Amino acid sequence: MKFGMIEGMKNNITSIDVARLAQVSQSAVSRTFTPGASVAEATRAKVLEAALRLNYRPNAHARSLITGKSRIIGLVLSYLENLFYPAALQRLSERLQKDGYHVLLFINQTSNADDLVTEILQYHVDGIILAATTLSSDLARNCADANIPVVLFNRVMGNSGSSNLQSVSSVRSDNLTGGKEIANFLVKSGHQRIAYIAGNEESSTNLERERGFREGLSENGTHIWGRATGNYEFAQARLATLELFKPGQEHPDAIFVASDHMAFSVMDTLRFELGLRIPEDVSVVGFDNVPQAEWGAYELTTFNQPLDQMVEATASLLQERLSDKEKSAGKNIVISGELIVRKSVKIIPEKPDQKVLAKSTPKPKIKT
Amino acid sequence: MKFGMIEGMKNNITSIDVARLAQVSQSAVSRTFTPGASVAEATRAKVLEAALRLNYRPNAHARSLITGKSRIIGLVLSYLENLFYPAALQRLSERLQKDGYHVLLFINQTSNADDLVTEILQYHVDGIILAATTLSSDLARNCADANIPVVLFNRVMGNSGSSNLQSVSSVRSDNLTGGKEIANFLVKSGHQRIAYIAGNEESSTNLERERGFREGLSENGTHIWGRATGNYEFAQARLATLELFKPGQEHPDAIFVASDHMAFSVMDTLRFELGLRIPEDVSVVGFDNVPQAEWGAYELTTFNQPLDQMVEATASLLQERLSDKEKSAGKNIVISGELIVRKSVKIIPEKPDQKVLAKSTPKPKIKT
DNA sequence: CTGAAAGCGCTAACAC
DNA sequence: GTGTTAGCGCTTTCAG
Repeated sequence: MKFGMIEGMKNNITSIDVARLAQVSQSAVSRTFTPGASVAEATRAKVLEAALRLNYRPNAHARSLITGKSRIIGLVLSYLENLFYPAALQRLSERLQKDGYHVLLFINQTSNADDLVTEILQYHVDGIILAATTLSSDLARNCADANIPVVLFNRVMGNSGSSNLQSVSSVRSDNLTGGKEIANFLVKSGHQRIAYIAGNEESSTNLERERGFREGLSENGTHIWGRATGNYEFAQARLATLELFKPGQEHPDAIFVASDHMAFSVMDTLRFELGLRIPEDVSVVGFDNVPQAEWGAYELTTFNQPLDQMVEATASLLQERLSDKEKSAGKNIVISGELIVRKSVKIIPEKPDQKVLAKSTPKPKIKT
Repeated sequence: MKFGMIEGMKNNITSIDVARLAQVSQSAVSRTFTPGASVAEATRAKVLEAALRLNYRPNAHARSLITGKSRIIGLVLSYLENLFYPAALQRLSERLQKDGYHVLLFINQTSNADDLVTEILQYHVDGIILAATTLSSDLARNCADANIPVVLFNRVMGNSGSSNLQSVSSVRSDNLTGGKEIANFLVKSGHQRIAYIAGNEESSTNLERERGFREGLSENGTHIWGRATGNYEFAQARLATLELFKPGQEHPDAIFVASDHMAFSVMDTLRFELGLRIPEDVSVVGFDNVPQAEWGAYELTTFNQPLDQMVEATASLLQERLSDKEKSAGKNIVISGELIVRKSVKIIPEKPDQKVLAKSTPKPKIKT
């Protein structure tokens, strides 16, 4: 028990207590705790000492009430099983903390968008990061209507209504180019029957990746040989695989799976249920480059989404919007990623001019 | 743009605006939005309609200022790469949301405990969940000193100082029994050289699991054959494995790894760097039963931590502490788990009385 | 059941 | 550089 404290007593020290002890005005206390305010060094020292003695900390709610800023960012996610999101969450949280913001977390599996908006708005968050791939765009619209800066992380708006979208920005990686490069890589490495396992059909990530993939195949004079939907879920990706590999039929010799998380499920199903070898019998490519993709059990070729850059862009965008309210609205930032070649794709030399193959497979090593 | 709203205008509707439109007093508005307050149905309806028209939502900060309750729970995590934590986070968040609480997230990789306390306390959170295995107990102590209920999730306090620990409770699974059952299982299934790869040496989870493991081996007349530290990290678990399997030496025929997350690294290292088969050459057992443990590539035998029960216990404990402040302090809840047998352990029949083996290996199937 | 008045803890003008 | 004053949006006595 701390010196001078009575057990069980709530520690409700206010700035007025500190002011009294330090023999200064309440404003002096406030100024000491406001970065950039003008206080004499002597006063500041007195206040700080008194504050320390009393174990005082400014009340964030009172502060937010008067300043109109809560220093809280609402972060909305839909699920965390795909490791891409925990990784993003961790980095975002750390990055925002550095700017003096804190994260109020909303995980939106079940509750509907309207309730969510109500809850978020009660806390008068300074901004919102929407990183839920599959969540309706209404949410973003509603928040935008309340004139709170919204950044869509790893997605873009669906069909825009008649809403005020000035305050909605987005950060994503270059899904289109990603899909295209993967198509190119699979064709150039000699594959003939190339399939696609889709994520959530309405999500912008899936739409963009698939479009890029189709365009890439098309540019190479070919097209998607088979297609199934995994809806970004592990269990559904297994079913999609079984659908593409019905017994007694010819099967794909390569699959592009719309996310790494689904790709792991696909690989397990191919190997342990269907008895196929990767990459000898089938090549598999994912998207995201989550940490597991590098693991020895998978060695998954995938398209890297540069998480750090995406997080940095998100934080900067938010910061920008929070300082000068007028400008910089509605920016859409696209970060370019790159193909990471690992062992899950078979390279079948065919023609002499294989540019893509110049990027040799990097030595597979476990992260140290 | 909403009817009647001017673009770019901040939507700062207060209870007084609603009162005016509904032709009632401000108190009536407040009562309408306070569950259990006494309002006539007619008044209530008028208020609700006005609120809807104006798009009004009570300001949580103003409310918290006067009630002394923020309806925010501070949740402290250290890292999210181990899928156990994302899973816990998701469930905790959903469970607390159901009770009307929201989660302010603190991910504490870098910042020190003192800063963290300062930050948490500014928001006057109603309670704190500390789910950071490796974080110093000082943090819990400091929060307890501020008389905020603290629940340790999946850990217990280190050596207790002279502090007020009335308000610290804990929820964990039965690590001791878990370690013991694993020891028993490995011995009974015929293993001779049983090694242990430790998590963070100071963490209570590691301490308890190792103690249970040692006791279990001891009861079977044997002991740990080899030991290395993985510190709950993927990369370090690989190094620990290499240490236990130095070339030209006899190596373990079974390893108990203190967490699933490390176990995956161990399995990859054994298979793809050392060319060993699992379970033919080495058996591996983990702890946690994260979703990946079931995946075809690993089929990891592990001890299940019943996440749902742990989350439920945590939420109840918090709820209890928040209603009657005096009682129910300092409870330590232990949830019992169970061994999940999969394919990563070799069963070597030896003696006739093998009770443990009665639990036959469940048919490995992919989650549907 | 309802309204008037007071005040939660803080910062922002404004004078000095 | 400092103190005084007013008020952020809400809930809560206390009368009626």
